[in-house]
Amino acid sequence: MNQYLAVLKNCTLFREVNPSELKEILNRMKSKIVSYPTEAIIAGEGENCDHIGIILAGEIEIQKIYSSGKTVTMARFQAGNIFGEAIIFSKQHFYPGTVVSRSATKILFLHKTAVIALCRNYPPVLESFMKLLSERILMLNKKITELSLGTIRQKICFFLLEEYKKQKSPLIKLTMSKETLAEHMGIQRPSLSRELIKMREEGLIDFKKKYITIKNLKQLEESLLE
Amino acid sequence: MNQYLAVLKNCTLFREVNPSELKEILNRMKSKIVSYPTEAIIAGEGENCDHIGIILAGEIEIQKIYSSGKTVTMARFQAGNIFGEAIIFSKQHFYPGTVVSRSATKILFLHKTAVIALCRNYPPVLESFMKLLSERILMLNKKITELSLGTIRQKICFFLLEEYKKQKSPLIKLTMSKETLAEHMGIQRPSLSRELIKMREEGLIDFKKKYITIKNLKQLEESLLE
DNA sequence: GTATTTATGTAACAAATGTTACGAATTAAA
DNA sequence: TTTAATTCGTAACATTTGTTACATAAATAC
Repeated sequence: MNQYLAVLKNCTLFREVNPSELKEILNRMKSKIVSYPTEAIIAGEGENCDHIGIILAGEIEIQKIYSSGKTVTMARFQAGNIFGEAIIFSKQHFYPGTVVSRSATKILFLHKTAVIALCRNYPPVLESFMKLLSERILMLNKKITELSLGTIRQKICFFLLEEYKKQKSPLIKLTMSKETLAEHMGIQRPSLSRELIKMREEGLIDFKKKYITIKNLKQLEESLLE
Repeated sequence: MNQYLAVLKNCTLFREVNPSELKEILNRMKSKIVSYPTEAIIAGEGENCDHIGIILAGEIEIQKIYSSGKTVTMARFQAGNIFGEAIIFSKQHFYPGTVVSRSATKILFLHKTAVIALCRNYPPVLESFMKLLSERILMLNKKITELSLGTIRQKICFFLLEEYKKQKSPLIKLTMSKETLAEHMGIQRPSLSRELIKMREEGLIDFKKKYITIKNLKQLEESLLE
């Protein structure tokens, strides 16, 4: 077990734990380490999930496999990553996809009861676990906000207002090409260009080279909320 | 404090706690109860959040207030609900919006440290807290999946495939009007009609009254993944 | 059964966005 | 400075979805 100290030390769950305490934890906690060859099925979609997995070596994916044969990768994890942490405490705790090893893999499995014991006995672990889940929620909230933007104009307004807050100025400096910006917004570059020009013609913004100037902040907000 | 026993008993955090234990918890935990009149600002956007709030009475909203004066309600909470639970453990723990009372309100505030102590001493509370966060993550994941569907056809395919799984039959019985279904999908009813007819003409489905028959499951999946 | 109300299909048109192609402008390299 | 490469604006056309209006079908009420 000590051979994985370095990986576990970097695992988000144990990051706030001091080295001697980590050793103690490793000695006390009830876990099992399983090795998988490449392309092994670690767990099937719909199977009960009552352990978290910490990847000690290798790489895995959670895949959605359709009856048509198509496979979509939902998530990918490597050494030091945890999977299953949001599932074990949920009401219906089943895997949302098939867990597959992409290379020779070693996984440390911790049963839910062991996780609970760990959290109770080691407050840094409890906090880290809560933080892991909380940061995930905040990240998902952000993504939903972005995905909820309907029109190209709304996406541009959202972007500009966020940058205005970040850069603390109506003069926004772009750190990427318009093509890349369009990609991040999930739209086509010529469409982005078209809408930017329209907004300039309407007097909301001006732009030149790597800069966009906000000329009508209020109208940007109103367009965002439409 | 005992006067709020009924509300707290129904609070998701204490639902798995037995009555005598709940009394003990209430006596031991360090908390403060604050009363607010209607339309009072409980916390401002960007303010530090290091307490969770449990609503004992009344109703609050988290609002996004724009400089243009417009207000968007992000979330609403009533007696028994908890707010801030995903924030206190996050890296940057500030309120994402302004917390406002919509009526005369009493809130029980629990500092992060008290929450940690509670979780350590009462495993049912720990589990409930984890479950709260976990269920939220699963719900947000689901919402992202739905919001990621681009075209009307993809939305229909997704819906039909989910119902196929639920109803275990290619004969899908609709439990709502097509107008309501369109609303849930975030599209217009005539547009839904149009696409359903197109899909029928292409041989993917058939429909009559309250039933849709899946005729080409494989093609539905392929359309979903485009 | 009849009358009324609601749901649905459908057509026509409008609006928004994607796609393709190419020239102009800008940036990078020699 | 010149040349090459990349980025961007723009036009034309295609596709998708929204919107409006109205007729028909289905469901509900009496």
